[in-house]
Amino acid sequence: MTELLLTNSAGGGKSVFKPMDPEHIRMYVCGPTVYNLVHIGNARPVVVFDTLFRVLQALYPKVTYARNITDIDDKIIVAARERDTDIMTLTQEFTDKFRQDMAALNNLDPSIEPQATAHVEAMLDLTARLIERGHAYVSEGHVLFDVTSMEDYGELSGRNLEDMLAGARVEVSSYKRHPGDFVLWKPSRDDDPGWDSDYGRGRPGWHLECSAMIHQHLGDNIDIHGGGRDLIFPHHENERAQSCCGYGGSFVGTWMHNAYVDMDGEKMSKSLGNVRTVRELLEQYSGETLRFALLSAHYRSPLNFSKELLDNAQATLDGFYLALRNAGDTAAEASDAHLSPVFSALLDDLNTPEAIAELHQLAKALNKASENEKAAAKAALLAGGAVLGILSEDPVAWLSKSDPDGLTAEVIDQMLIDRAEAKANRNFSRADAIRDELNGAGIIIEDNASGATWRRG
RNA sequence: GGCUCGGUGGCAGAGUGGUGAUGCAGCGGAUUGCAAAUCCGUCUACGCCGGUUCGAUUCCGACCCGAGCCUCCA
Repeated sequence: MTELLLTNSAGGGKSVFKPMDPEHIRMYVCGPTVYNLVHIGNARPVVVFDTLFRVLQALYPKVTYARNITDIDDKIIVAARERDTDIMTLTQEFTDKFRQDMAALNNLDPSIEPQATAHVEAMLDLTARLIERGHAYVSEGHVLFDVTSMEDYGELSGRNLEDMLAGARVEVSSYKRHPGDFVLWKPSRDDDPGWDSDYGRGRPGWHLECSAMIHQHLGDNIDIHGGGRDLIFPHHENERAQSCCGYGGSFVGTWMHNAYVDMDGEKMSKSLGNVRTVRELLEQYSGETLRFALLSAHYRSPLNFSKELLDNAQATLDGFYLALRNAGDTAAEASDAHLSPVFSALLDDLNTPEAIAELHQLAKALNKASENEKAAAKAALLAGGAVLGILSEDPVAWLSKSDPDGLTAEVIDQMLIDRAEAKANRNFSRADAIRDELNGAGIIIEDNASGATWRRG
């Protein structure tokens, strides 16, 4: 019996995942606000939930995975103004770049990628419902959610209104009845983007789009809702309030939140100015290496980001690809993902470090395999890699990945021919000099029964 | 101030009421003309103090340290 265990951040710890409809799993993950390039911390939830998407697809006949694009937001308005362009041009550019970056990290496309600006009508409909039901009110051109109208407001994030006010960091505004009330709709100035509504020309508050889009595309109740830890409050708390009060229902079965990518023990964030964009990292490391690095810690633990982390990730992947390459042309047999120890590890709340440990065992088994065991061992390693979204490259291509600053393959091959000739003449000092020269250029030489091969180290 | 998480060997990082994580690095060996790759073996660990228990790194309590959220945030 293959059971998937997941940790619900709404409480209850780790428990067996019970789908609302085993024939159709529905998952929603908060995507980016598209006003600049995403950083490696933004990529973590995408990779984590992509991995979960793969596991779910292996377990259930149909999985709908929605990841939104927030393309209307005050940060977008400011960024567009700074660049002297309109928000559509800006958001289109960064939506495209986000998709490219995420594809580079071997993320599958989500089933649907709803955009906020395409759902303004649905958002206004939800706003009207909330007003109708007495959960929201109009004040000075704003529409606000009345937090006191919801019995268990704060349950998701484990806080209550009194505690929140104790911190006294809550924005107090004249138009709010309660300082904890949050905006559903706010007025736009004439030079701001806006949509006409019963409350005047304005734009949606931050949380509204997710509630409205989940309702429209996935229904009132979904199995899994994911995102970064910092979204628990206020974003997901408020989303939950809107959806539960507007549409009824329990909204989300399992809430999942990933921890941050840290820089020197501090969270990576735009405001701290310690971000590393995916795009700049891709200049130095392959997308697969970045993905593997992000999966090297459990998703609920902080991941400390460093050059060492990435170098280790690359070296480990090189090792896996070496095992695959050394297995030669052996055709991999078909392999059932469900039987993979890698898959079993992932069933335990997406334990990717354990899954990677299993991958090491599979690679070792492949290295030790006899000729008639190779096909199965190779298949097992590839199947294990596939569920993690790695090891999909051709091993030879991976190990000889082109390097514009390095020696070309033609030059290297010629040097190896020269070296082989020197070796044949037992001129080892000449042979070693060639190898040293190649080593100096970052090329590692391996001799074996059939001659010499090379890879970039 | 309120509310959450964490602290595991040189490093990264799982897990568990009682023998193994795993990887990198180190050390020893096999193999090699020498290497590389691979294989075999091997050292180093659970923040601090109490409690529960036959037995605690694991459960409970206090303490120390670190991180996060409290209306910008993955």
